[in-house]
Amino acid sequence: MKNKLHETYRILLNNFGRQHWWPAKSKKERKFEICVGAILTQNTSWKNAEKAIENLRKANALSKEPIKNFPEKKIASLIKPAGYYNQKARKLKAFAGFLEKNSFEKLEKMPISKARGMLLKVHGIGRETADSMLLYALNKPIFVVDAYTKRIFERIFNIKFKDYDEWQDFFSSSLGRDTLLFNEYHALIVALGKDVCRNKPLCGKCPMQNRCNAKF
DNA sequence: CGCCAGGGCCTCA
DNA sequence: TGAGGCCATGGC
Repeated sequence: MKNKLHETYRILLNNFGRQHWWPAKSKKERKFEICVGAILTQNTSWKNAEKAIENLRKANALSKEPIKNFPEKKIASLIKPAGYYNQKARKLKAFAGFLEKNSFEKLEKMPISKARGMLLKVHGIGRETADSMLLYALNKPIFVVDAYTKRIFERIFNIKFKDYDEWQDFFSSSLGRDTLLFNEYHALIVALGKDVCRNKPLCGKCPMQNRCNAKF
């Protein structure tokens, strides 16, 4: 399976090109933005999350202190384009509060599993969001599993796992611990999932159509 | 117009 | 532990 996963990556990269999501190195302010983005894009298109981020930026609210100090209603109104804005306002506040006692520097020095466990205790941070933060903000080699990942690999290889952690083990046991690879692979999976391997798939334009086990 | 986005929480068996 | 309801705007 190791070779197949690497081959799939190579095909997706050739077909879609580099996605330049979040860069490997970034400053503290940038890390915060990445984490905010990870929360705002929950079950939401990145375009809508981006609008919410720009609203926060224009209001000088895209950093820890204002997120912590502004009224929750105010945050909610700024992030309206991202949807679920009341819930997400609360989540952003919870994350800003978490950072009061836990700096990015501290998190980066911890073992991954410990940092992950701490993030998972924060309201609004589930496994995918925690892993996105670990991978894209803290540059930890952890594979992000989302709805696209499950759908795509269920179809291509006709495999299925019960829960999130089993999906993650499937990838990391085959691919090792390569932060840059995981960064780009997940972005490519999203590109394939949203434009081609949709709920109603467009198999005719899929770069994996020769190797895919799904029949439609 | 209906479908669905780069999920997670809560409740209830 | 798993299924199901809920949250909500905007692009297509």
